[in-house]
This record gives sequence, C-alpha cells and structure tokens, in this order.
Amino acid sequence: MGSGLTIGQLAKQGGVNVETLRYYERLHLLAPATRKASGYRIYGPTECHRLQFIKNAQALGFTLHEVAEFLNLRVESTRTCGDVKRKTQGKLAQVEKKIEDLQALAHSLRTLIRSCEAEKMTDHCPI
Amino acid sequence: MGSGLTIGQLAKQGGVNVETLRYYERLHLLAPATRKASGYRIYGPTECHRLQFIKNAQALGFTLHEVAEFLNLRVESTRTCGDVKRKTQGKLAQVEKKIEDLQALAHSLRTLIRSCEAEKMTDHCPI
DNA sequence: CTTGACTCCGTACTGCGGTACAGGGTGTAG
DNA sequence: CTACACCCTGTACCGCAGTACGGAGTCAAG
Repeated sequence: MGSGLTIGQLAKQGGVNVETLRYYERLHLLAPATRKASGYRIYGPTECHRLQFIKNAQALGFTLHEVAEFLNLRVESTRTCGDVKRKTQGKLAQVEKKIEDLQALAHSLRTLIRSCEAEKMTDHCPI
Repeated sequence: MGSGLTIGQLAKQGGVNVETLRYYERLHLLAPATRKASGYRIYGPTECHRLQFIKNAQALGFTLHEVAEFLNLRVESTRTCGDVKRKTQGKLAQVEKKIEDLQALAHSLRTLIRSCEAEKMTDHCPI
C-alpha cells in the first residue's frame, strides 16, 4: 500500500464514481500515473490534485472541455497565465450577466407574489 | 394571411428552429392555437408571447420542465391564487439560491483573475 | 483454496435540449 | 399545370456528463 491509490480509492477520496474516473481518462483529462502488472490503475498524488482541480473548475461552471483547455495551458507553457486570465474574465462576464437577469426575475416574482396578495391579477406574469 | 403564423414564420420570428417548436409541442409547452384543414399549425399572438416567455425563462437558467411549471401556474391562476403564490414563492427561493451560488462563483473567478495578475506563475492556479 | 470485493474493458443506456432525416401532402407563383 | 417552397408525422440521431452492465481477471482474508 506504500504509495498510489487504486481507482476505487481515488474515487472514494475524490467523491466521484469509479466510472467517472474512467470517463475522464477517455477524455484525456486524468490518466493514472502507472499501472500494475495486472493492469490495475495506480494514481499518485499529482493525479489526486488534478482530480481536485477538475472538480473545482467544474463547480465554477466550466465544462469538461474548458477544464481540458486549462489543463493543457498548464502543460504547454509556463507563461500562459494571461490566457487563463482572459478566459476567466469571459466566464466572469457571463456569470455577472446571469446574476443581473436573475435579479430582474426575482423582482418580477416578488411583484407577482404581491399582486397575488392583492388578489387582483390572473394572467399577467411579467417574466 | 390575415392573422396567425405558420410554424416556419413563428420559428423565424422567435429565432428558433421549426423542429424546436414541434419539440416544445411534444412537451406540452407550446401548442398552436388551431390547425388549418390541411393540418398546418396556426399560431396566434398568445403563442408568440408564450414562446418569448419560454425563451426568456430558459435564458435565465430554467429547465424546460421548470418553464412548464411556470406556465401551468399561469393556466391555473384563474382561481387558485393562493396556490400560485405558494408555487411562485418556491420559484423565488430557487432563484435567490441560484443568485447566491452565482455570486459565490463570480467571487471565485475574480480571485482567480487577481492572482493571475499577481503573476504567481501558471503552476499554482488556485482554481 | 475458496470467497467476495475489487478491477479490467467494451458497450449500451440515461436525461436534457434539441437536430436531422424520410416519405409523404399542401400552397402558390409563373 | 408544373415547380418549388413549405408543411405534416414519425423515428433516429447529436453532444454532454455521466451511469450501468456483462463477462472476465485479480487480490486479500479466512
């Protein structure tokens, strides 16, 4: 057991499914460091990190394709922080717009609720 | 030609695909007001409105299933105003949670951008 | 040595939100 | 009357992000 996790151990540790890890491998997102003679996947600490990275980026609203791009940026060159920044700014703009729209929607819903209270309206939902 | 759009006209006007309109009909989201003798769908202004509603709600991150719920609120709303209110409050809570999540996301993205500016190098992208 | 949990690979399926035919019928302009 | 664009139904397919499953091999405890 010295060093290296099996796929099941990494899955449990990362809170994902075993199948998901194999799926990520098919997408070239996360490959085991090595294999045992039996063919069993063995993941090192780098891979655990990488899985964490994937999960975090995904939680931030990036698609797996975008995550792959991020990971490739890191692999390709040392100086591409500007690229990451540019992409992230794009995402941020999207997110900010969505927040605005949702706030407008929330406002409409509150209005709707108030007019329900006023027992007047029937069919003018202002979305 | 007096009043009423064919499916192709509504599609163009609403910026969607003809197939998408038929798909919405299968989901009981948007049905034509009537049909010609030939079977051609004829959509009235109410349906145009409804399509707009669907598109807007969808752009705000609601699934088509949720959109259907909204639309049902409107249909039922002639009588059961208390019900409408309750459901709308539920939706509002959802929307508010979504806003919170997105704000957290935006915050993370801004942090990421700032640390990119701090030129920490690619290796420690803190996603 | 056997049992049971774990792993392998490949393929198929899920739900979502459409999109793309195929094989017909319709509507209208020239 | 003939083109040609449009419409009908039905079914199959797409990408995404997984999830499930079958049949076989492997590992560790008892």
